[in-house]
Amino acid sequence: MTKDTDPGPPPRRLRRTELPCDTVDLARYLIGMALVHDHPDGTMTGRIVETEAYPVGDSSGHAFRGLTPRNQSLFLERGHAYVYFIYGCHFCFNVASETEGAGAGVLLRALEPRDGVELMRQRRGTARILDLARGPGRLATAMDIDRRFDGVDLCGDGPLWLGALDQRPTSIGTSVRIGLSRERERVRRFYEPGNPFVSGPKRLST
DNA sequence: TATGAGATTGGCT
DNA sequence: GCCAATCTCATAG
Repeated sequence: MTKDTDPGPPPRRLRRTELPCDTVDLARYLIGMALVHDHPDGTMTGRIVETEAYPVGDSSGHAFRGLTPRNQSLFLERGHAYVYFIYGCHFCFNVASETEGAGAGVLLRALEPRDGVELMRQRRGTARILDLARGPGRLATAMDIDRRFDGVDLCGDGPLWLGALDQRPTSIGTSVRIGLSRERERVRRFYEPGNPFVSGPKRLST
């Protein structure tokens, strides 16, 4: 049994009214916040260090062409989960970000593991803490998130929730989003500069 | 109805 | 660096 990193003070559940109503604002706001999974095997907590915004009208967003069975959770009120399956093998976790019916979200791309690190290790099958939740597919695997959680309220009293931590980022880096062909020039990726748990480029622009 | 690309990752050359 | 994994849905025919 390897000792977990010190998780610090426990996070406080975020209320929906605390979440910014704008998608880009929410993507920035979530940097430094916590994602918590009260799992039957034990609680897992990660500090959010990288996000991407997919606002209304963005042609690279899954909601752009209207509501489908797959993307309907993006049209829920801000603070609900949207989980989708990609490339036939990975899940990606998003937070719906606007008013009901709008269709927009924030993709969580990387976490700094804080609590339940051993559980994440077992689930991911790797010893490297740096690789546990660096990248959207890895994040979902580490936190045991799949379509079970599509549409759940992250601001309710369920097992998966968003929390506030004491440690706020001193600055927030920005860049273009990763892996897109449409709207590739948009600067809608946000991260904590210098944090080793961030995936991909860490200083394209700030 | 068929086909290809996609907000990715891990394993192999 | 390349490629397979194989779900969802937009686009083409």
